[in-house]
Amino acid sequence: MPKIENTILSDHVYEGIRDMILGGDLPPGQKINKNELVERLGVSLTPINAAISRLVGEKFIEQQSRYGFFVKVFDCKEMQDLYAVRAGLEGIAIRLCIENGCEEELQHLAGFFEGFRLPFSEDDKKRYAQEDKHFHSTIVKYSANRIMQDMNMSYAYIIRSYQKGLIRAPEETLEEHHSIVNAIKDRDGFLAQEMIIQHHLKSKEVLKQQCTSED
Amino acid sequence: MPKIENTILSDHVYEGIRDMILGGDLPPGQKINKNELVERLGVSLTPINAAISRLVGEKFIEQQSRYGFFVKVFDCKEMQDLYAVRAGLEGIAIRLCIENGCEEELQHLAGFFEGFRLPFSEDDKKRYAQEDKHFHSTIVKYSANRIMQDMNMSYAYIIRSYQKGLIRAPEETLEEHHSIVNAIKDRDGFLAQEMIIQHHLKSKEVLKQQCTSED
DNA sequence: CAGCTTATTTTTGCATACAATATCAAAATA
DNA sequence: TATTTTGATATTGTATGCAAAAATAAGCTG
Repeated sequence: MPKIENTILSDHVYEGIRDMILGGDLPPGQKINKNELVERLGVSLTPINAAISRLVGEKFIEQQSRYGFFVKVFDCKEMQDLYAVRAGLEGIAIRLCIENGCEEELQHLAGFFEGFRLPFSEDDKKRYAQEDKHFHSTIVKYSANRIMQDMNMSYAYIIRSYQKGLIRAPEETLEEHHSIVNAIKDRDGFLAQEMIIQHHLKSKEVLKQQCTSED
Repeated sequence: MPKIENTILSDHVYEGIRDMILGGDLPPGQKINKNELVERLGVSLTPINAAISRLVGEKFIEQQSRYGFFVKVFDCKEMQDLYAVRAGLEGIAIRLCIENGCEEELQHLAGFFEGFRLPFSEDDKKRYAQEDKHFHSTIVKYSANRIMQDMNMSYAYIIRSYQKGLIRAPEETLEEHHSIVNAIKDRDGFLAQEMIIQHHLKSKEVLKQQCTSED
């Protein structure tokens, strides 16, 4: 009877570095200093290398041969791509959730953005940003689709999406969120999908404008 | 002036192992024997470990702590999930391709499945399976969306989708493929998206039936 | 012989050592 | 002063050694 206590050092190191990235401790573009991690985590290079390689596979870290490892930076084009992916993935997720009739989950989703009404105070804006993030990640969670959830985590694109604050003003997106929630309340999977797709594609369009104006 | 020739051993090893998996040399469920790879590739354990860790991040390989590394097996539920993901991703890909008017790409896509007419000979079936695979991977390629392409490769779900042959008979899917191609010819992004979504969701449904009948 | 215990071999996970390359700073040249 | 050249330091990529755990084989008990 094996497997009494299987605590692998690499796994802890992996989680540690990943949390540093997600927590902003290691910001995008930051070079990974292995020796610093050796001291900070109190382990040798081996488990650190294993963790970093895994994070390269998960697109958290980018390798530049012989130059070092860097926390992945998402440029404007990639941010647009991220929003297209979100549109496709969250769209099909909400559609299937409604079509398969997961009642509890849908009732929870139907309750989002309830207390929000314009105009927003500063505090409202903060709460709204939180609600936004929570709403979209909950959709992926309720998809009960492991592959989708892994993709979500791998790229951590939700986190990245919000790292520079909201793409568009609440004045613009609140109505869209209400449309999505209403479609959910009506149990109209097709409409909910289309609403969420348009929601993300609009954000993608705004990012595109920002891109081209930068160059 | 650095970077004259930056050939990293780990990268070659990574590609080698990945190709072994994709080529069926290392079938799903197979245990990865590191020492065998040491001999076969003529390198030490270090680059092999780096490559394996990266492949764990890319979901090609699964780690079972202290027991070893195994080529990822996709069970029936995960295969269903894969088809939901394909529906969402390829759907938005074709929609954006049409909306953004990439003419050359669309003309290429419009030419798929042209010579195929029922009934099929044995040779037709083989050619059709190839065409199918090629069609769907081309859509992802033409999305010009790096994130989506990476996700595609990471999970190699296209390859997995076909590893047990076609899910459904050509008699059923040829018409669907023609519908998708027709929507592309009409430059109707919304319809093309919906057609491809339904196409994949039907396959997902068939997989679900197979699942429940197995248990 | 079946089932358990013990011994042997293999493999995993980690640490360390070392050579090749890159980075950085000081000295030398124009 | 601006630009090379040179040398010292740090970091990367790889190989190797070693202890703990697991898989496997051999011996023992009933």
